[in-house]
Amino acid sequence: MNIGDVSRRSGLPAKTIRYYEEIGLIQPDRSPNGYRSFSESDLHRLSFLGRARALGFAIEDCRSLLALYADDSRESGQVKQIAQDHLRRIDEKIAQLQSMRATLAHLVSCCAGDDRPDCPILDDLGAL
Amino acid sequence: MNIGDVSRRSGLPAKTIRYYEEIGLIQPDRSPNGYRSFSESDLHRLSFLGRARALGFAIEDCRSLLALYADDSRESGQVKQIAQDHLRRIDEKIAQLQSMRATLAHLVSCCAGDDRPDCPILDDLGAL
DNA sequence: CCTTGACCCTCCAGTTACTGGAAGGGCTAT
DNA sequence: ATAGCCCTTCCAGTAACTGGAGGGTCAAGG
Repeated sequence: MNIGDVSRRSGLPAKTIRYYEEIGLIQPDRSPNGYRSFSESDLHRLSFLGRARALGFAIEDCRSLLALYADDSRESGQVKQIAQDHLRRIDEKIAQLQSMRATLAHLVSCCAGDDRPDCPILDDLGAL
Repeated sequence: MNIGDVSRRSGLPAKTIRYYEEIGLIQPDRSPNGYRSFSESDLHRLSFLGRARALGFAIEDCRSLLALYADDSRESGQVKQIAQDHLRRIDEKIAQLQSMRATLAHLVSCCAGDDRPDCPILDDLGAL
């Protein structure tokens, strides 16, 4: 398979696939003409990466997860640990965004949003 | 005031303040010795920036907001527009994170997390 | 007068995970 | 042979800082 094929089948942009090779997440063969030649197993890794990234795992987490995936003697505890850490980071981020959202929504609701200059939003940001 | 003073009073790291100067968000004077010399008004702008950034506004939004803040003939509608756009982006991000969180939490709850290799998390990521 | 320590300066590189684009070669069909 | 798509590498840019090297400044103490 050429890169266009795995791109279509994995849903990942070709650019991203080249990038994943560059950082060592995949090692596709090369055809005599220099084109990357992907196996089904490469495609499988790419799909794995696509799913892990969609769940928000960082690239380095993905690297660890792929290694565990390939390791028959892994302990599921290690996988769960990575996932739980990630879950906690997601929860922190959600909490932070919700706090911003609350403040911002309040300010927006206080602002007339017309052609006059008075603006509680700016008043708040500029408060001493 | 030197940069250390405004850093303490604004809560922003000195590095960040230098960066804000570099991208034109502030223009502090210089003392004869080359040190940045900040006025109360510079400090005020920095506090404004700190608050806007804490609400998640992008730097370019902050630039627009500062300009509107300084403009006596602004229309509050412009400010509200920026804030509402930002609010929408926050909501999108929260929704995305919550969706990730739901999937991830489910997978985590299914994983024994012990010393055996069986792992529903990896099974899901590697599903064909 | 000298030193010490806390400041300050600039410049360069690194972070995250790609993305866009230039310049050029390969393949397939007409 | 030419058109049109595919592939290659390499370089630069994104957002918003952050860390560190290498070096000047200033006030206090000995």
